[in-house]
Amino acid sequence: MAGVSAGTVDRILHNRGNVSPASREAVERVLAKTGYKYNIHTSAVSLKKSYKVVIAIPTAIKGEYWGNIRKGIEHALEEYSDVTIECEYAFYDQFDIYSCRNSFSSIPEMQPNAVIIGATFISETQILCARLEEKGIPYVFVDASIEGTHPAATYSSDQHICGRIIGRLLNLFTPRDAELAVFGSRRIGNERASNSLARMSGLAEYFQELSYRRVIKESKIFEQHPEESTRNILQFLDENPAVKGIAVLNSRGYILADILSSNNIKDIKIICFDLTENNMRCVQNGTLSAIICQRPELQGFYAIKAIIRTLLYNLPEKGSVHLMPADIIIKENLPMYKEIYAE
Amino acid sequence: MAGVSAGTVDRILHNRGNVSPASREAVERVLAKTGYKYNIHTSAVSLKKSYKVVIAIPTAIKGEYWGNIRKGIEHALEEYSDVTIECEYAFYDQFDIYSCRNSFSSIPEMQPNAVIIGATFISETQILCARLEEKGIPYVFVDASIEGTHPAATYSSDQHICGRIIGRLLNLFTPRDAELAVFGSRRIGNERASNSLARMSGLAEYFQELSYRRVIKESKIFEQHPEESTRNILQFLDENPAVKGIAVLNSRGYILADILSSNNIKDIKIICFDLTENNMRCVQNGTLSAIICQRPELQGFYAIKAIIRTLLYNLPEKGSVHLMPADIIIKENLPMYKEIYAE
DNA sequence: CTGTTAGCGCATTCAC
DNA sequence: GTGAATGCGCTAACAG
Repeated sequence: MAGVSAGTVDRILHNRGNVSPASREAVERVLAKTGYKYNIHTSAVSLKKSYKVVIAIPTAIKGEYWGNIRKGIEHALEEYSDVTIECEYAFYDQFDIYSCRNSFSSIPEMQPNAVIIGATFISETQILCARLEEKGIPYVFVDASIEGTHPAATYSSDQHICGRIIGRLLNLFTPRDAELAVFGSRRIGNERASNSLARMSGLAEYFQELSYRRVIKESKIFEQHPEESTRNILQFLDENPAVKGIAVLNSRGYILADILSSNNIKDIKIICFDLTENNMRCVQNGTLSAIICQRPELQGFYAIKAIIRTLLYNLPEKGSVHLMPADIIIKENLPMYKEIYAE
Repeated sequence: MAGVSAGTVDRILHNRGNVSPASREAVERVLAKTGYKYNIHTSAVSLKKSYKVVIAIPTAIKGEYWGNIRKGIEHALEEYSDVTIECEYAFYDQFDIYSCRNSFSSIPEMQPNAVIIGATFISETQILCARLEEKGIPYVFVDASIEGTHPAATYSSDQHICGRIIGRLLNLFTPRDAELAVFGSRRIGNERASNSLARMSGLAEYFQELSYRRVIKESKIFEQHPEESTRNILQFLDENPAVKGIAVLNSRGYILADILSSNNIKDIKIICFDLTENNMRCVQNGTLSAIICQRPELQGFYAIKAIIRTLLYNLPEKGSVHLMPADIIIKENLPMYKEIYAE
């Protein structure tokens, strides 16, 4: 130690004032020279403070997208178990804006030290964020970011590029003269599915840049009415026999895959999103050609890590957006990802 | 605390005897009931012992496969910097068994607390492992495991399955009637390239299982003599104009890609291994269709983690083999992986 | 503004 | 066989 004593150094590290410029400079010089590295764990031990983190995300169903985000969160809590974090989940129905409004409105009253937000509805999220900022509560986004907010960090994927990926794969997987189709999900009410939109724009962009034309049809899956939906889909395929590749812009590829296989329709390549249990089954049995996965576990894991950093270091994160890689999963590498994600 | 005192508990946790069965049982009961969780970091702080780890791998060139393993190792050392680990690299030329023998022979004398081994030559590795076991020095494999050894853990990829992946992609990327080619590397001397062999067998297996036949030609890249090699390759392509897809079973796909693009040959899809800088460049400019990547960084990272576990917990790892996922990288998702791996 | 003190979970040493 | 004492890096609270 060159100059002053422990307490002072601590004050400087956490810049909580009451330090003379002289000592500050002296200490900072030594810090830089010795390459001082802060130790989160012993710090946590000493603090022995417990933090409350509210996780505001769509209902986390095991084996589905948000369930995997949750898995990552839980994994991180275990890895950093010296930091005492008490998690409280505030789930909402991602298809119901009222459920979201309801859930979000109660969050500031829960007195959290930090919040993880899985945003679906823009304005609801903006309102929540404004309230959190008022109270000085830091928050982190997973899955998507929302404009007009100031998160400590964001962990998401570039949906536009994911759309391009699906475009390229579909193009590679099918002969040039085959037609293609894009399926979204029909939803109740004036739902905006921003992820699907971004994916669609990426896909469209990819095909526009090709030197040749591809015929691309559009249709929808209507989950709420399976029988009707199945009839529509079969009719669609009947009317478009040249369609040999289908992009499903959400995690519902397995629905299409199951319909095709139970109607003995082969030779149509289907690609969709998210490593859910149903999709894994279909990749395994060959009815789904590929899945694009955006590492939900890693997003959850990193979100907790970022929160620990903001809560322990006083310095706030720079609010940067961290993009997850989009993994391409086919039958052969599926078991490897399964294992990793199960860990 | 139910019954005894701190010192005794410690003796039990690290089972170093001098404990009465009575106290042992009492403590163990409490441990189980309270779900006691050992804290590596505070333990490390208290120990304040420094460990020496020797890393015995092929020369780690920045931006290439072993360079990325090294990056993962360094990343882990930073993440776990409360454990004082002093690393010493013992590089060898993976194409030269004498260099390996030479390097390996000096390792036991370096008095390491643990060793990370990137194995290429079977018998040399077996000899080294036997010596380490004699001295009770734990070791961890990255990239590949070697039979007849007893590593604390192994982090590698399933090369056979990687071969199948390349098979499927090539099959998907090219029309059925197109011919395919497989390229290995010609090497000096009686080199065995076990990775290439396993990949080849996986690829062959994949095509055998298809319901239709694919014509698959074989050839080699001869790195040591680029001009001759280029001539051979061009001649090969000239003689086999129906070849529309090429699998390169190692990281040298860029060599082929560069030859093709500088000779204005298009419409041939090339797939190879490893996210090296040259390969990334070719994927970016479209001359390489896909890369299979086996997360060398993660292997290095996990290897250090495993070593920390073995050195701090007294209980040895179970020697299990941890398989890395095989990432499929194309132009669109390349930047995402680049960023992740740069971190 | 600054130094001192006590204590977090853990491990070793040394009496008893 | 066991407990008490000491110290690791860190922080908060308090005394000056």
